[in-house]
Amino acid sequence: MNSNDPKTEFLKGTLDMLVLKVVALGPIHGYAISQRIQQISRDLFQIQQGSLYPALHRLEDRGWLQAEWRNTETGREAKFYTLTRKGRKQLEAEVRNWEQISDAVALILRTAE
Amino acid sequence: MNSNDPKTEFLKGTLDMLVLKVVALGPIHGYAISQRIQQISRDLFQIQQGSLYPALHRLEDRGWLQAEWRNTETGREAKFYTLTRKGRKQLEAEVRNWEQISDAVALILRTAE
DNA sequence: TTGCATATGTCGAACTACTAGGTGTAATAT
DNA sequence: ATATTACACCTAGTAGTTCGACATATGCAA
Repeated sequence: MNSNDPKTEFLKGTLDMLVLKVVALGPIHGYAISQRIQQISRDLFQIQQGSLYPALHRLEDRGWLQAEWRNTETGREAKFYTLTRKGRKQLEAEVRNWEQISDAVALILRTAE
Repeated sequence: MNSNDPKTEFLKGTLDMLVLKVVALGPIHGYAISQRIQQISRDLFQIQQGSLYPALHRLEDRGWLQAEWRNTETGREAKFYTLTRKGRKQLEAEVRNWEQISDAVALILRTAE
């Protein structure tokens, strides 16, 4: 997320959910996570490395992700992340939350008077 | 927004937009803004005073809100805020942003594989 | 051999929201 | 009469997140 880009001002707090969601699609390494998020979001979200890696360590510390060094298809070493059971529950909770929140925001934005 | 409440984890960055939106409905003082947000959001958002007043000063410093001391209906002194022209533009920009962001988040959350 | 894409990481700065405290007035309950 | 609650404003310090900038190292293509 590029701070020069006003489009990312709202992302605070959603990064963890997005990362958990992408990891939930299957084991994946950090660098690929940011590419995947960028791709799916049609270039709207560009996760900076200074945000990504701290986030991954945070999620691992909380027991939501599990890391393992493996080789990529191109023969490089990379840290592959998988979702733990706790991580899956956390993701579900965050998604429910997001939906409530975005509904409530929509309510306020639609208020006319 | 109560930090103990996981429901508010996503709110970072949206407070300013919500405040601008509520002020856009008509001149209103700070205390009433938080009540209004709580009411419209059906108690989901509860803005703490330690978040509200710094936010109002921030928005005023940026020229998006204008403050004026007036009396409330009950005869008390209160600081009424109105949206400036800059503030209206800012609100429009933030709403467009929010919509893009929430669409992109929805895209990612709906990704199955 | 120079540079780019891949891949991981840290550090310090900036910003935001919260808790916890504070002031003072008016209305209501005891 | 007095205590408490609701109204209405405010700040200081703290914790957490994200960012830009930087650092490292490998593989591949021009």
